[in-house]
Amino acid sequence: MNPAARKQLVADLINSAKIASQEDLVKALKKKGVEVTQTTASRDLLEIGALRGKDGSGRFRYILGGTTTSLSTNASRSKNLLLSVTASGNLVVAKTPPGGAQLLAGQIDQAIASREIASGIGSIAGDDTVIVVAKTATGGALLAKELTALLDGDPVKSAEKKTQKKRSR
Amino acid sequence: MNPAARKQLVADLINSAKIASQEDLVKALKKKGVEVTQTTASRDLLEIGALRGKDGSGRFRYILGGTTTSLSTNASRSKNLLLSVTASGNLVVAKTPPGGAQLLAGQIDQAIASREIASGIGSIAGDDTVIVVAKTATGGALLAKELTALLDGDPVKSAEKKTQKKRSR
DNA sequence: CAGACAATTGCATATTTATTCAATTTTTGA
DNA sequence: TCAAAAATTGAATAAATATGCAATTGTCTG
Repeated sequence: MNPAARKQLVADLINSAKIASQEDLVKALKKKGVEVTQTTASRDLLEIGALRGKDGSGRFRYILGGTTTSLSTNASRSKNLLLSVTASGNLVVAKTPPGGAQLLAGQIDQAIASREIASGIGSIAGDDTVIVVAKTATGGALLAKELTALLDGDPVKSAEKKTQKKRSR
Repeated sequence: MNPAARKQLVADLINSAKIASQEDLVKALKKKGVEVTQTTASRDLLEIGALRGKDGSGRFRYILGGTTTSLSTNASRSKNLLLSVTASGNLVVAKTPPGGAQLLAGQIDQAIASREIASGIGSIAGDDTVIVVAKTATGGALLAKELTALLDGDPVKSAEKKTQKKRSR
């Protein structure tokens, strides 16, 4: 059985059966004819976004969050603070390594204040994502160019045709 | 500090700060002047119904399945990590239970990176609100559909209407 | 007040989960 | 097709979390 199908099965098992531990999951999978170790069970659970906690009866349960995504793992990551820049309409989405967004947003805001970046009006940061707002309704693309030119030599990625890097932890 | 107040503080810390482990929590509590061991941290987390999993950035996070008052079935609540999806222009606003936005945003970012969601370019999270940016200036509605398609049959209201207010904490 | 009982907590440790490493298989690109 | 790169996996182990137990403190009752 291939990994994607197995993960789907893991998701189904979590939703239907009472899976309290990874050993439970290994056994449940075995009943379905799928033999893996706890190692793989752990990875599958993390990769489908499973959560663990106690239910109302005080027993441990795995549950699924809102989405079930298949994902790939590790890839080399830029050491740069600015991983990618993508424009859409009046917005630019800039990605950073985890935890880098606040720092990047500060730099962007400073550049806006000093008019080094002329087509932006402000930014807001999450954890690894910064959204920058352009002056005009269609100013995202220009703003993306300004940002890229200022912050690094990395190529701007257009929203229509981007090559996004996978993230690792 | 009495146990009930401490648990409330734990819940607040989980929602506001980045608590990846119980040791993190112990340190965060210490900064607030509350000294406990990992043992108590573990018990507090279980008793307020906290869930642990990886967010899209691959980092561990504790989140609350719902309000912190009692121990009910966390499972049913966490299925509803994505409460609603609404589009406007090139944006989608997704709502989650309090404290769930970071986790959902991570999962959305994973789905974008893996091309499972094709029309989005990034997301940013507050506490119970995620804003997702679409590729095109009018792509919000399509993106909303893609996002809801990832839900397992949950009823979702996607109303592209006139004005909407944005809010995050 | 004394004693019984419940609640709370930490230590030590059991249990469970995640990660490192190496081996192997699969995929990719020339 | 072949070599190189990436993905997948398990064994061993590290890391993190949960729990049994005893100590302590607080509460109640007579």
